[in-house]
Amino acid sequence: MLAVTPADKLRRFLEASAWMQSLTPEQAERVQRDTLARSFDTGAMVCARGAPSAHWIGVVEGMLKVETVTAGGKSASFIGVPSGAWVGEGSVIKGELRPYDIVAIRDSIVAYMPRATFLWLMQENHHFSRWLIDQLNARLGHFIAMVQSLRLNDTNAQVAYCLASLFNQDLYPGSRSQLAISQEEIGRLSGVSRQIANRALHEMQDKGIVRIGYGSIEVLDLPALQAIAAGNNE
DNA sequence: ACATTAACGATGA
DNA sequence: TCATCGTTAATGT
Repeated sequence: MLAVTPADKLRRFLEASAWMQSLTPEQAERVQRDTLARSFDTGAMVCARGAPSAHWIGVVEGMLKVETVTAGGKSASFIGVPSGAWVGEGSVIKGELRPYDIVAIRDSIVAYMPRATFLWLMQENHHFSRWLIDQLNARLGHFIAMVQSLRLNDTNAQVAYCLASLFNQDLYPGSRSQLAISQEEIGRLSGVSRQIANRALHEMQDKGIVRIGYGSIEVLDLPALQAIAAGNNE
């Protein structure tokens, strides 16, 4: 049996991306030709704040997060990006320097589509443009809901929202019910300590909403998770 | 009150 | 062996 090479994984990842379906054969071929893949170990910097936004970033395998680190060494995580998802299109469109760090939180394979290819697609294919609008719209909804969760002043809601968003089918179609992510990272992404994330996860497990694994979490009842995240709990 | 950091041992891969 | 987990204690706001 032949080993699955990173190039195979990249090709399959691209083929599975929803917007690829509406490309012409020529456009699809250029995307396959221009897009490159790189591997990263857990904790590695995928692209650093302040760098030119030269590529659109896809998560072929593993998981990334978007964060900033202050001069004092404190970090704030903003969003987790599971496999199958794309990220960073906003900065590519604006042509700005990267406003945030993107870091691998599991061993990951990352796809890089050159900015020129991305802008060409955006200009040439209105299905692609429409997909981008939907993507940006979904992210906007995500962050508004995140603010709502923060305003509730309920750490269980924050953890529930963080988890629910990672399993959000609008944002990340094709994601599974089980995700390889440590409680440490769930805490960081939720904006709470690992201990509080641990407690929240166990409370949800007791209610049959999630199943806790070693370095992983499985969602059994997504609607219940969303209810807690929205404060429609108790 | 309730969250955070620090610390510890236990345990899974 | 190392990452991850479960828990407790001290500290901070």
